[in-house]
Amino acid sequence: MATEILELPHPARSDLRLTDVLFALSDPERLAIVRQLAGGPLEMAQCHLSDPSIPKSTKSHLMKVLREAGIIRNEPFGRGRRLSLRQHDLDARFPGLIDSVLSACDGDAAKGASRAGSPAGKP
Amino acid sequence: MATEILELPHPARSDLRLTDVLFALSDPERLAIVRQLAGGPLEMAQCHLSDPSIPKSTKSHLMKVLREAGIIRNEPFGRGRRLSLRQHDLDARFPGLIDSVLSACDGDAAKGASRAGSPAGKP
DNA sequence: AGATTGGTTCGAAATTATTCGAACCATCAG
DNA sequence: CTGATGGTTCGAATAATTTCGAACCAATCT
Repeated sequence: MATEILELPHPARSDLRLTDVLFALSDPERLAIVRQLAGGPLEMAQCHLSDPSIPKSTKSHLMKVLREAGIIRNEPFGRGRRLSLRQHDLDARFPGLIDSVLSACDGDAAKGASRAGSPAGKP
Repeated sequence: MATEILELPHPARSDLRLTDVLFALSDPERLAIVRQLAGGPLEMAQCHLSDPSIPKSTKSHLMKVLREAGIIRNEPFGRGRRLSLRQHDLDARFPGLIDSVLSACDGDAAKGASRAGSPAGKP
């Protein structure tokens, strides 16, 4: 048994590329994932997409792009996987970038502002 | 005569979308343009691409993507055009974002820090 | 006017990204 | 072991971007 190859490849901090990071963040769905992860690690199953009917292969691909850009970490966790933001690596490599992205209000302000969870932002 | 419509459309500050901005910045060539413009407005002819043999239609298209994302302004100037970074608009809409992108050192940082040490990956 | 310089726009071709089903693998519950 | 749950990977279809030449336009010479 010992088929322990379940760890997927993650770029080293020094290999992170600004353009790849920006590209990965430039998709609304991926950005939404990153926002969820900003609150702390999450099991993949608890990380929801905007449209719940999106197939898991697509979800997996979104995570792959984020992982390969070095934005998130994806590690085995029990029966599933745990996702986490690579905040520390990103901050070290691109200071202030993630913070500014996370604190930026998104484009479509056309929805009800029923959001209350502002993390350490400004009042 | 009187065809003075040479002004191209620019999105209003309030229409800027984070994902579009990130996308526009996610291309190395476009990012290099933005870096040049960070030093102040430039005439298009003085704004050089990494490869000087790139045709002008391509250059124009790169500028279009940046302009439509709201990152640069492109206005008639004498016989040519003047490009400028929309710093103020970007700062107002996405505080800190442009600064962090501009101050981030770019891609292949694989040099310099000679310590071939362990990648930031997880043990 | 005509020629020159500087730039946009329009297609079309090539490249790259996204989407999704099917097949596959690992872990946990019975 | 069997089945169920959770996720990755592969391949093919689709969609979006990029690239470039050609046509076109505006302003500046001579």
